[in-house]
Amino acid sequence: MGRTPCCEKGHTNKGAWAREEDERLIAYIQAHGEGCWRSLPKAAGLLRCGKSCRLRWINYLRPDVKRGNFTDEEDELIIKLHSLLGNKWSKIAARLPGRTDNEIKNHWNTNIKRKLHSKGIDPVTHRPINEHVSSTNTKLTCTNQNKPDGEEKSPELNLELRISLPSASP
DNA sequence: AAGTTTATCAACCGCGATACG
DNA sequence: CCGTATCGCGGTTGATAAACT
Repeated sequence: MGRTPCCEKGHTNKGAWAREEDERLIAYIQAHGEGCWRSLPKAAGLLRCGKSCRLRWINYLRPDVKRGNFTDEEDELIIKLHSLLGNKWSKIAARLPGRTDNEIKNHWNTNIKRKLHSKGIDPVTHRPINEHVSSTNTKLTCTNQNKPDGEEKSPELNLELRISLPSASP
């Protein structure tokens, strides 16, 4: 028997957060800091499971979360990083200050995917949808997508990865 | 003006990795 | 060392707003 259960079944709210719940969560974290999501809801007087509190805080309530439209630069960076990392949203989010993985994921699925499609690019492989289009292009992107750890990319992308992934061996 | 479709955002669910007893 | 709780992530769904017919 390791630990106590994550959330008491039957006592938790679900669905959209009420303003009062938000305020309680913010107040609690401001007073005690993040961490120990399991015990947080009880301590903060919330009828939510810790998982839900964590998500709400990270995606919405955190003071440094930037809301609003993505800039073209951000779009491009997301596309680049996605071509290197795949659906590693948390890694991508780490390179975009103020953006959350959930937000980026949503943005990708709603906007960027379509944008790439309209350019004739497969958003999964980052290769032209029409396979006969250009064999030279496919060569490059092809190597990229098979090696998510960032070897043999264009120098520009390599640079970005080096900067972004210093924690590879802590 | 009403009904229908599409787009967007917030939240949940399940799983794998990790930490703890 | 093993079993289980917890955390964090990624995929998916649901609710609502906006656009269209």
